[in-house]
Amino acid sequence: MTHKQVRTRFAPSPTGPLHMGGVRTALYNYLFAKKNGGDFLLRIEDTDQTRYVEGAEQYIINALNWCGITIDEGVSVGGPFAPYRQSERKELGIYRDYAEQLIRSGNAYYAFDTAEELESMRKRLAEEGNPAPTYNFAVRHSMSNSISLGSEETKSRLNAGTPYVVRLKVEPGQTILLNDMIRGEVSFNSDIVDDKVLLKSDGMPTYHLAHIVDDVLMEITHAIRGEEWLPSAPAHAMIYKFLGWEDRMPRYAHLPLLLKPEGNGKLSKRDGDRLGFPVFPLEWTDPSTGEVSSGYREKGYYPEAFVNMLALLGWNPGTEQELFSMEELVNAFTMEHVHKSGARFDPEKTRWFNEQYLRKKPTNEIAERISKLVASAFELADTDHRLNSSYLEKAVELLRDRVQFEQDMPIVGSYLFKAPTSYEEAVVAKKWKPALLPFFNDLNNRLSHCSPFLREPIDAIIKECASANGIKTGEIMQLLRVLVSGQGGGVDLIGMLELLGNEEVCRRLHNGLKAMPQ
RNA sequence: GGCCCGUUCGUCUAGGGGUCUAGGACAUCUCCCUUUCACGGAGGAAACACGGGUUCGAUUCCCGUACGGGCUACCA
Repeated sequence: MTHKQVRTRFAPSPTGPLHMGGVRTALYNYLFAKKNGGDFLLRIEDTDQTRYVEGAEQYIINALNWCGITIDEGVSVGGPFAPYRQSERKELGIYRDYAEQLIRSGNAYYAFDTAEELESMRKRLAEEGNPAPTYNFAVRHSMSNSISLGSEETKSRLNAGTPYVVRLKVEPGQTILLNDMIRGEVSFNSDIVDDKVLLKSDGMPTYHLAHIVDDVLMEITHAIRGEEWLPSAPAHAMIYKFLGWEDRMPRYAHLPLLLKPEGNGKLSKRDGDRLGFPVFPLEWTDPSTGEVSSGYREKGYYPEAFVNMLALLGWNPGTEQELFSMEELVNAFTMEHVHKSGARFDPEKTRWFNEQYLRKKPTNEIAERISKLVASAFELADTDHRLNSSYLEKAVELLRDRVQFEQDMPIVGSYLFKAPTSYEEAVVAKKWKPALLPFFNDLNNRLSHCSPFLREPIDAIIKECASANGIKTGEIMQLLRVLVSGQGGGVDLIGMLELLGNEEVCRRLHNGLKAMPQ
């Protein structure tokens, strides 16, 4: 018995930037495919021309790229089943062929109803107390379609060029069973399935027809999508059956949704930055309004951290491991461990993930990346010694456990690159006494002669100087810090002095002492 | 409203008839380390929605209720 090669697809609609829920769907598709030695495809479902957004498709590709989700086949890379863009496939007449096949077999029909007629039908039904006014078996006979009109009238309308749609003909009274990979068996009564539009009046297929045709033609084996599709799944099962494709139907998996951190509802694109965190992987500028939505990348998140966080939102490895590389995710991923219920997104934990990855990053890489940031933030010349890799690397070592993002380093450790211009008042008020001036002058003098200017000798000098002046180190350590850095807290004090070097330390000490109240 | 799906600490989750005195992580609190702030370490508080079954025994299985979510378009 030969197993079919596993093939999954991510099939977004280019109606704007991909939000993190979409990224997670792509990720799970990717992980599942890779775990099973299969392929991951990208198909663009651009069948709604009215919602097409310029740049959205490229954004999707860029986002997947940034996340390290590699596309084996599809838009941007091509493949044997091209084209992978539904608008282009429509030009080939692919969908119309199948819609017509369904009409011939009596499982679909032409409908000529106008938008106004549909609206008044729903209104009428609602007034009659119908809990779910839909176009279905109960109303199709009173609407304008090939069933109510008969073949003659239908033909003449078609010939006259009357706009029409093709609708699925759903027979009532049937039970449709679905075997979902995550939810197990789910059952529906066909009475509640409406006569869905399959082909729109502009000739484009709807999602319902298009995804099925393409999944079969592209030999997709597993359709992993969001839970919002579950209610239309019975209609999809019927289409497979009517097209004679029951044995080619992929297995479906309906993923739980990502919920807002607080309040109600699923996380949506509209949430944007309103909630204080990005919902998009990459920054996005709306082409029509110019409105900018922030992205995880621009906020300084590592893609590994973002992906790791997303993977664990709705899935777990069954072990207590939390940090996963993409490769480890692939190995550990199973659909059995995907949760059924929605997962509330937690921005705080996302930051924690980033922190974990920051800890593991090689120092020289970080130093290289923050170099430009430092240069511009402190207006340093290219030749400035503080931009030397050895200086930057030491700064990174001092700062790395204190920040969650690389770009916070120059902010949190500004005093490593710039002499203070003010001195934390609370500390000065509490600890400074003019009587300490002789001690600090002595210390400054001793430090100026300290060579090599390294941790041990610096430490020794401070202690010697304190005892020579009859002062306890506890009285002066924090003052020393404030005098040199301006702040009452910060990186390891001796490490900071060592990095700054004795010239700089002595200069800062000198200026600091002048600024102290007499 | 109707249909479908779901419900373990505040959050993400482990566990799925007895091993549960319900485990981990984030957040939170306390202490230690650190003459600072973090990091780190130790510890604490914190959950099986409720009601009925089934069973010798239910957090685990079934039913109902409540609550949450999704869908209810010529959008995906």
